[in-house]
Amino acid sequence: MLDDKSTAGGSAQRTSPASPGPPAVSFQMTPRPPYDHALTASHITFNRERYGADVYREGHFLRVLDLNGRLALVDVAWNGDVDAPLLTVWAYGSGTGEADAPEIERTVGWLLGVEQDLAPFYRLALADDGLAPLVRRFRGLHVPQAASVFEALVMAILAQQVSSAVARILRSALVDAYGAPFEHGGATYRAFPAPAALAGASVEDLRALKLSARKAEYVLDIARGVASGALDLEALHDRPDAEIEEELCRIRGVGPWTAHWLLIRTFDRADGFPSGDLALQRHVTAVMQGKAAPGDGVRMTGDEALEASRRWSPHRSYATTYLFAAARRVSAGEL
DNA sequence: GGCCAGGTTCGCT
DNA sequence: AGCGAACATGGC
Repeated sequence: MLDDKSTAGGSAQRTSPASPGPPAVSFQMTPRPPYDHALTASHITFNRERYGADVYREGHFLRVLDLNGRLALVDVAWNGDVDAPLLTVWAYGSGTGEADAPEIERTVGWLLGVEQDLAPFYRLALADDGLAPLVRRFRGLHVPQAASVFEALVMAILAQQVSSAVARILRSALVDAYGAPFEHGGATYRAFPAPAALAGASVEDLRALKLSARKAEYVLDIARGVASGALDLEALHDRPDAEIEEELCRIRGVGPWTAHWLLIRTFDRADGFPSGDLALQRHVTAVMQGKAAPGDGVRMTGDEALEASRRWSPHRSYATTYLFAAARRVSAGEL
């Protein structure tokens, strides 16, 4: 199993695939600049080599995709140029071929947010005393997107209320226990668990992974709903922000915090702001005071954070992402 | 050992 | 409507 304790490599880049053996498919793609692959991919993995189903190692982002039931491992590397970015994608998997290239390109592009235009946000942020240092430090960070609404919902529920350390343990345990394995180059990668795979589990099974009975019930309800077809989460992509939030909150276990996070990290919406997030409340407080890191527990209320965030509208998803990017570096002792 | 963590639901006034 | 409790676990 891959080591998930070491931190991801920073600037080391390689131009050859990270995995041995001939790929079934290989092609290149050009993100909208500025694009920093190291910042964007390591944001997905929380600055670790592995987080759940995502791997970022030595400049390569690796992920198992589900191509209509067939598993494929994709490996995405970067030319290292923020202003003229070029990504090379290799894909492995039996049954994978050139015909899959368009779908793989679309999915990889979505996961890494390569088409996002950061310019409008940067214009606003550079004129903002609180955000200006962050957009300079993290220039080229795009907002990663979840592979599916289902995956994002399950991951969010596991992170509700608990510390980031606990969330990481729960998320990794779930992927290891229910994600389909993909062997390659002597390592085991895992897809995110399919709804049907989780639907067959019991509350006791998930409690054994250290989920509370409540979290287990929420996850199983959603997995069974999606697996049976009664719950069509992916159809929400076409709806306006307010309707997405409303529909998500009807699901047991989903409240405003979860819905707002999904707008940012799953639906690629520009102006999401999870004002109920305790950590975000601390970071906004710190930024307002001109500090790089939150003080000892000082935090404004959710309503105060929401009011303060209005100056960043309509780009609050980006503001939120950059605040958390900075916060994670601070907690890692890098700033 | 106690308290809090990147919330939400449920049962009370 | 608004408020407090319960939820499971890891880290300080």
